[in-house]
Amino acid sequence: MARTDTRFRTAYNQMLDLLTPLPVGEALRPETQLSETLKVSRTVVRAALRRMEEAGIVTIEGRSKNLLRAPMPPDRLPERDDYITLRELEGRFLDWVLRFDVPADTPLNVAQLAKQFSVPPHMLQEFLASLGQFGLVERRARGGWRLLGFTADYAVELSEFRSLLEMNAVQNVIARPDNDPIWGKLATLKAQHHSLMQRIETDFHDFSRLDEEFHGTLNAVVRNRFVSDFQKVISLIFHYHYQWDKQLERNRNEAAIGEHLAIIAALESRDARAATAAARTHLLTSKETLLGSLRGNRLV
Amino acid sequence: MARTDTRFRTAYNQMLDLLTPLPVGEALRPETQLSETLKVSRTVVRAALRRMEEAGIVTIEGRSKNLLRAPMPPDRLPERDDYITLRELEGRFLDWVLRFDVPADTPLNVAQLAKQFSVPPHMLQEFLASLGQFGLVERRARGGWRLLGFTADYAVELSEFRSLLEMNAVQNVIARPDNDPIWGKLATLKAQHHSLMQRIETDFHDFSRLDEEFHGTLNAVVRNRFVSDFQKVISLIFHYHYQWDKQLERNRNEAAIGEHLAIIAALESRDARAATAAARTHLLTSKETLLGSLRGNRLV
DNA sequence: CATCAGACTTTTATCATAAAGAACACTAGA
DNA sequence: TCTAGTGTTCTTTATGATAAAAGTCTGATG
Repeated sequence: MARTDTRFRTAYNQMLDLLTPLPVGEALRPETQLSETLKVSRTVVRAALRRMEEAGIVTIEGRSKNLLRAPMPPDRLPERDDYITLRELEGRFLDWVLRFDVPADTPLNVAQLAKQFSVPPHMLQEFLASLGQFGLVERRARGGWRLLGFTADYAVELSEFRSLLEMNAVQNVIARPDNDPIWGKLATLKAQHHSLMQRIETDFHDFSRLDEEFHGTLNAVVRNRFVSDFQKVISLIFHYHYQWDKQLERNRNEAAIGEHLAIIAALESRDARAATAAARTHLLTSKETLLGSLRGNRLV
Repeated sequence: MARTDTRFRTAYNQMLDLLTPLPVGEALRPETQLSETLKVSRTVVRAALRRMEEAGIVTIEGRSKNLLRAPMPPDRLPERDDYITLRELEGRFLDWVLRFDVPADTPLNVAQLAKQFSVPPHMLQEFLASLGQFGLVERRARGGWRLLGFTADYAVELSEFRSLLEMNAVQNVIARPDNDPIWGKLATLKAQHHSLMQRIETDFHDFSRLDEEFHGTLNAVVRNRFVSDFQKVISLIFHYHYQWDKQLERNRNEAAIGEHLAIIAALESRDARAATAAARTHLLTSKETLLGSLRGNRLV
């Protein structure tokens, strides 16, 4: 068949909501305005209006459309469970790959995966194509896809690439003038780290978010779309790993907070050598953590 | 409808070629072996064999297949012009964007572009998805794609990212032991540069390839899939620009050769400071060239 | 004469389906 | 009996047809 009419159904029901507060007999707004508020094309608005006329909810005569009766709950069209978005798919897919430790070189079955993640197959296709650039997945010779897998090699190379980007960011921060907003942000981060350190016994889970913010802030000084694109992937993958390596999480997080504070202190004293050294230490720890969690998971 | 039978037709004709040298009455090789040599599945081989039986070229009885008569030219099935590959599409698309200077924010029409590049629409879709990661293209809110365009900003950020990767590569090379293969490769490159410098008057076009090899060799010492992936994109884009900024090409290439040689010399003397300085100079020149060619093209 | 609806064109997303691939079971011949 | 090859069946992918949605143009109307 063809396109689903999900958009039509959603628009129809939303339009019913728009009509509900109006008194019977009231004139509706023109098609163009309706299409603008509903964020759909006029074609959809027109289709919905005609359907409402059939249902006896509105009268249409030339350019005057009037409410005939108040919309009732049974007038609503059933909306099927909509497909998930690309962002959700991203999360679910990484979750699947990382959590279930899908082995490298697994052939991927587009139709089956599409069902599993409840997306149309072509959407999965598109998603896999976009993953190709991260080297997680590859096109097979005679059609289909192959998962290259999140191997130890991959983790090492990802970590090293991350180091490259982040060492550069640190050097960038050092070179910033004293009135740059970055210094204010770093001060805030420092306070947040100290605060979390105080309540580490209970709130060590909050570190994941703080970690992302810390690295995000550092990398944001490098205004470069390629850097920030990669930063996204990196935080995604590191984030997913943190989720399930729960053992030792408290101690590890406490150590990481210390390392973060060391970097901030070195940056604030404008000591390039100390800052790069501290960053290098922290990134090495991160890499070991990632590798460790990989090995740990493999045993489960 | 469904899949094209291109694969079947190609296999059929290839099989005819295999049969041509055989004497009439000769037994054919088993299906499994044929499918292996033709690089298609057994299903295709079987379909082709049956078609040949219908055409009176072979006899099939159980597991003995024999040549009934020599294949003739009219036996061949017409093969329609096959679609181009993904690599070609990549080239053609970049060519289109860069050469015709398609403005930023242009909505891309998948069906039309697919026709233009003679690929099936879904292949273009997949290609665009893969481009998305490079920030060249973006999905629109209500379906479709938008070209973000190769703007000056983009060029600057790409150049800076390139510098980041390449400065790292240079530092890596310096740290290599004396028996590392990189030194041999650099010596070869040095000789090639000197050789091209001698015949620069006539062969300055050869520089493009040498440039790619030089930067490729440098970056290859960093064994990292993310670095090499990006290297591919970078060289692709720089390469495409070089193609049409023909003015001053000879002089520019001569200067670039000099810069390359300076980098090699500094590397060979293990002088980290000089090497990074030389690399920085060269990358700045490259960036200016890229920006200049952007501006130049915009005026055409 | 600005605004809006009607009609029509273009473009995208989805699906059915033929082609290709893969697996299994069976059979002839060594 | 065992092996290599074939017959058969079931999966899976790539592609064209097509309905839905978006976009565009034109004439009508207050």
